[in-house]
This record gives sequence, structure tokens and C-alpha cells, in this order.
Amino acid sequence: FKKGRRSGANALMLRYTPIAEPTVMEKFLLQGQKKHLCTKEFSHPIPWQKIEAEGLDCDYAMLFPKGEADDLFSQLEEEVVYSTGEESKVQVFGKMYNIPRKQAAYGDKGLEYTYSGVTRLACSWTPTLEYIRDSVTTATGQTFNFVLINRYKDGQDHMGEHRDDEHELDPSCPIASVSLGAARDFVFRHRDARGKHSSRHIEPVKLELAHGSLLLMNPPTNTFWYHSVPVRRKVLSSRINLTFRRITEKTRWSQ
DNA sequence: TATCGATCATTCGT
DNA sequence: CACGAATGATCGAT
Repeated sequence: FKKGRRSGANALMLRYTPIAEPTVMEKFLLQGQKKHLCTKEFSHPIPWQKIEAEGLDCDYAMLFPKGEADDLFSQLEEEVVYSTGEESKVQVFGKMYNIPRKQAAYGDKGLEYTYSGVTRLACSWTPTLEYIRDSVTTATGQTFNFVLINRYKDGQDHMGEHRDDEHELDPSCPIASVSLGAARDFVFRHRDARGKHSSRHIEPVKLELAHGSLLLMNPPTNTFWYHSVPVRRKVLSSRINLTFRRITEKTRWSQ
């Protein structure tokens, strides 16, 4: 790992870029430094939790205290416009289905993204989304040009196992997942440990994503591990999840 | 990355 | 506590 430049907003903020497998000592130093990152100037440090497995590298922290998370949740409930009609359907094994949740996509002006084979323009950032995006940037040192929003109205809404589309994403950029509202289970499964007779036995990694939390999925996590938000019948209230990404620039303004 | 039916697991009720 | 039933979670086929 390479220590990066300081940020003007926060002298304690460090950037890090994975350039090789870190040594044990480097991992230790990195964790210590990340614990001093702040959500805003002169704020308290965030305690980070490291989640690691073979080819999996995540960082988990509470980004927003409950009161602020409550406010952000209700603001997003007012502001966010979700896809409807054809845009909220998906084709799997030849059949069309309504996706079992609501989705929206926001990003830099003119940014295009592809979902289930169709390319569309992202909506432009709202002030609330910019605030959350900038909070994630301050906490992580990573910048993002796009956010995919998924709204799960209750425990019946879910998302099946998948990896995020790699060729449209910058593979060196972590994916930052912010959760607001009802806590939901989140399950990682290694690609070699799925299916009828999988080549290896690797235990799934299961997390609960809390109200106001941030989960950073660092490379190469998305290469080796599928993730899902399974059905949980006992969950009765809604959750909004925002996954901030960096989409490759070549798709911009492509008429 | 969707649904469905089969199967496995957990909780419930007596 | 034991045991079967009911409910819920997971898996494989499509």
C-alpha cells in the first residue's frame, strides 16, 4: 500500500492505493490510520471493522449517527425518483419479471450506465445525495461519479446473488454501500463455493447492515465473491441502500 | 440476478 | 423435554 497525499479538509485523512499485497505490519498501520478518519472536520473518529476472507476485503463502519441517518432517510423518501414501468423490469431465463425492489440511478451530468443490457442516462445529483456522497469521500478518500439506489420496502423485497458488472466499473475503485432504514442481512459467497458440485468449500460471509452504516467493498472482493440481500420475512419496514461507484469515463457523452 | 418447487433448518405447540 | 407440525431459509433447475 502506498500512503497518499493529505487532504486540505482534514490533515489526518490519508489515501491508500492497493499496489501489492500489504505486509502484516502495513495492514496494522493502515487500520490504525483509518481509525482516525473523520466524517467531517473536527468530528470524532470512525471505528472501522475489517472483514477479510480469501479474496475478500471489506471495511465496515457507522457513518451517520442515528438522528442524522433518520433525517437522511426521510429526505431520500421525499426526493428520490425510482424507475417505473419497463425500466423496473428485468429478463431472466427468457421471462420478464418486476424486480423485487425499487431502483434509481444518479450521477455526474451526462453519465450513462447500463443495467440489464439497456443503457440510460443517470439523473443528476440531489443535495442530499451530494451530502452523502461527500461524507463517504471524506471517510474513505475515494471519489465517486455514480450511485445506484435500491429501496427494499420490507423483508420480502430482496436482491439475488450477483457480482457487480466489472467492465463498466473502474476495477481499482472500491464500491461504497450506505444503508439507511431497516437493517438487512447481506451475504457474500465465494464464486468457487457455489452450485451443485463446487470445486471448494468456503463458508459464506454474512453481515447485518445497520441504519447509517457504510460498507466498503475493496478490490478484489467483487471479482471472487457474489453478494445478495436475502428475503427476511420478519423485517417489516423499508431500507434504502446507496452503492457509490466510479464508472469508467469512456461511456460519457457517447451520444 | 428472477421465480419456483424441493429440501433443509428452525421455531412452535402440545 | 420430546416429538411432530408449521414456518422460514437455502438450493437447484429454468
